Amino acid sequence: MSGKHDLRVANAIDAGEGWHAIARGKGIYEAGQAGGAWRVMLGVVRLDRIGEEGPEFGGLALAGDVIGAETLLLGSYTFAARALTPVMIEPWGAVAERASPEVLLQALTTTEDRAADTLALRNGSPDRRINRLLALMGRGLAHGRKLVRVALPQLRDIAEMTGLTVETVSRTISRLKETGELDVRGNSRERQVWVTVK
Amino acid sequence: MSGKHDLRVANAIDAGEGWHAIARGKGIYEAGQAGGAWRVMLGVVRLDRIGEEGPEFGGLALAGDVIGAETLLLGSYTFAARALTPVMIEPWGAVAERASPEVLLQALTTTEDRAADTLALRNGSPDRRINRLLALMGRGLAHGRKLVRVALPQLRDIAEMTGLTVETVSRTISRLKETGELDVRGNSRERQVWVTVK
DNA sequence: CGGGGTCTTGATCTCAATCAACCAATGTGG
DNA sequence: CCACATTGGTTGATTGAGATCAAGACCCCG
Repeated sequence: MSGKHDLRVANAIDAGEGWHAIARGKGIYEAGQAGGAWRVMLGVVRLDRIGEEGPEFGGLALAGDVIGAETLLLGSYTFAARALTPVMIEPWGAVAERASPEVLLQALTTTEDRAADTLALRNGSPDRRINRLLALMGRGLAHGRKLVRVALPQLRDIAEMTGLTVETVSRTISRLKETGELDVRGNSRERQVWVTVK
Repeated sequence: MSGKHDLRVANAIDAGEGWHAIARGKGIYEAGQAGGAWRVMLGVVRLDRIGEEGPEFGGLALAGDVIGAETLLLGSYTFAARALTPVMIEPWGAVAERASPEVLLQALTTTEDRAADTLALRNGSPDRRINRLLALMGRGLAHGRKLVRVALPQLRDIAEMTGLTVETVSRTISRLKETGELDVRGNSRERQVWVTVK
């Protein structure tokens, strides 16, 4: 089934039915590349735009969000996409009915909302920023309301999203871990955090 | 003509043909309010979302951008909108043809792009942030490429958008003015800056 | 007039950036 | 399989840029 799609997606592992799994830290597509739109089914995707001095953080996409919609208009991506956690995506927008006004309006609305969420990650103390990021990532996973295990992104990514340095992020997480505010598990390569979602 | 529209817009001055002029600093609509979508024809609009502790900055809209599109789906606004500079808006999306997939995709694409622009306002030194903000505001006005006169928002607004304090913004602008990097004109109530757009 | 809002400027302080090591885990090549 | 480089994370010491606190100027409006 998946063979029907033009798979320009790097690092993707075909999981049948057109789904693709991308490992934490791997790129999904690059800016300027030709390709189509995707819906994020699981995990968190980081979007980067080419700024004056190299790529700069330009947005986040959570489970349920659509990425690469600009290709339906332009044919190629304006952002680069990377998986911050293990990610699953499926093609989107290929089917004509999906490009209905209602669906597009829905995508537009969640995009605006997500943009505000992302902006809020750069407000307040390091504690607040990191807690908000984790809460946000948790929302993308929680189907019911409860306790969710969130894969911790690389410190470098957390730093760039929150507008802090890696050192500050490291120190903050260490402190939150000590005070019991955060329950971090796993070895340094693959860490997870328990987050309460409301 | 404009009487046909349901005018829930506060502080709006009917300018004929459904256009509305809003003065610098005035609110356009509030979150939760019923209403429709608008296209910004002139000026810069600040969008705010209700956060955990009061309203927080959630995005920017420049000339050409669509605001309040969520109402086409939800019926009411999720953001509040305020004019940072003198603004003109016209109703959008009421006409069925305007909700075509192409137009919605266009709106979606520019929204994502604008979100990245807004995010970038919180990167780098105060100088860089303020210069980027002014450049961004200039882009919304420049039809050809040239020198553009931009109305300076209130310091409080600049501060909240860039993630700085009013004092830092005041000092930074004063310094840029001294070094000749910025040409600020007008009295304190209504100041303008000359910005080069590329 | 008085009062509230915006802007400006000064003095001080604090917290995150910076600079610098170091460690652990992983990967690489002979 | 071992030496070595690389990458990601941690921790410490120091510093400085921007936050904070405070006061005054200015303007507009009632």
